[in-house]
Amino acid sequence: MNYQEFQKSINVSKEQLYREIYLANRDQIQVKKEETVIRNLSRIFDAALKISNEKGFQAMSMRDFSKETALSMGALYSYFASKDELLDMILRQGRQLVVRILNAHIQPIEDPVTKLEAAIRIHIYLSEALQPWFYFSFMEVKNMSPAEKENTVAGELYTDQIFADILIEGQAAGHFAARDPQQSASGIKALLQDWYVKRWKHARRQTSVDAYADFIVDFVMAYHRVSDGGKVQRS
Amino acid sequence: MNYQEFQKSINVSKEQLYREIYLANRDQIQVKKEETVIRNLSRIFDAALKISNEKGFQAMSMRDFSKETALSMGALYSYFASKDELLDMILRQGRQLVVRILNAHIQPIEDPVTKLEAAIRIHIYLSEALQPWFYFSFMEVKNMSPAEKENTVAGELYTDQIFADILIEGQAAGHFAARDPQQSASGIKALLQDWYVKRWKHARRQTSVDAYADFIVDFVMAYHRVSDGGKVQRS
DNA sequence: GTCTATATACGGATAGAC
DNA sequence: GTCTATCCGTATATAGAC
Repeated sequence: MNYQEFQKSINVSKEQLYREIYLANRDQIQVKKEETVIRNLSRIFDAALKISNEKGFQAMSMRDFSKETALSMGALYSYFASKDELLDMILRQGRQLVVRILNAHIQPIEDPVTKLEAAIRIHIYLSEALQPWFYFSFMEVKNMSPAEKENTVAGELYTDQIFADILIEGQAAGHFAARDPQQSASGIKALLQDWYVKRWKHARRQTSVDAYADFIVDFVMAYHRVSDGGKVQRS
Repeated sequence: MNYQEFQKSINVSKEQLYREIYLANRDQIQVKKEETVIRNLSRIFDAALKISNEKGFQAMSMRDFSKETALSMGALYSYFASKDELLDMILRQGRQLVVRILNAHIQPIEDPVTKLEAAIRIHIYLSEALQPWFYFSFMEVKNMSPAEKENTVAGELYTDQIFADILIEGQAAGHFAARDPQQSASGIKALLQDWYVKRWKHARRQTSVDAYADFIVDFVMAYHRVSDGGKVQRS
């Protein structure tokens, strides 16, 4: 799979996504006309991610936010009870979407080697498609409520475990060399996160998302190859 | 080298470090008694890093800060002109120290393979010794003045280049396999950064700094081994 | 549903006493 | 050198008109 194919496969219409958010937060949202809610939620989420990724969620004032969404401060507060509630909403919805897409693509695969490569690619492609959200959820940990902080940590450990489980299975079947699976998984995650955290660096080098995925797959596979014919040699 | 040895080798006394900071910022600092300056600068830097790493520099109020340093707000402002100046001071001093130690340890080494391993270890050990500063400089990019942001980016590219140069030299001498050196360097950096960015995860798994360094060295070396006898096998 | 106007609190920074 | 008291801008959030 490459990025273009991945994009097609997750082609959930934006409208569909925001309808789900509306239904999930029906109690918080005072506005009742569904069409209006969907249009405005879309503006609200996009604006919040845009401004936060430029200057941080905490540094985003409601006045900035009001300007970017083209909604008055009064109107905004009929979609969420407080700025902190908005933060929670963004995190919750993103996490849900990420888990759903990850599982849909990875779980069906049987062969551990194919599965490891797929998991790496899907994670990179997903973080490309939802880059603003991934970056946001990485950088805003400090501003989260204790409950949301826990959820974010749990999410991180959950995806670590996806990789660890694939490695364990592959080692048992003799396809991967014996390595500490948790440690490997954590290293893989570090490499994946670099794609959306250090975006400016990859853009500067004009690395495409597919080229980056190829690189990480090679890098990771080299460490898990079963036998080891070569060695680095000291002079 | 292990972490304990490294610690001894950089045993610059704290007092010596703060004396340098005082001399470098003599114009900004209104207080003239050197002993007082050193004592208070030490409090100021420690407190700023501590609070910022908990809740972010921008969320740290001068009142919080005053309490943590046990200095009044009035007193604080005789050590820096504004909160933003304080940010700049912290970044400048840390960068200077980091570059000095990195070069001192890495430049003398000749053999590329030994040098690559040393560069990895030194970087990890250094980020362990100065963990609060590394984390700060990573997370506070958004709050930096344009000039400091540029310096931070330059610092990142500078250390990338250290690794790239080692790889280029090693490839030319036939000790490393042919890989894109810039790409490799960037991947190595991602793995190194994980040590101080995801500290909670490594602490939870009780990974020691030496164990982490061993792991990264193995991981990176596997990718740069000259010949490749083994393969992962798909079932 | 959305707006404008405003209540209220808290931010950084400084003046002047000691 | 350090402190307390205070200035003044800006923050979030809401009330009430339309």
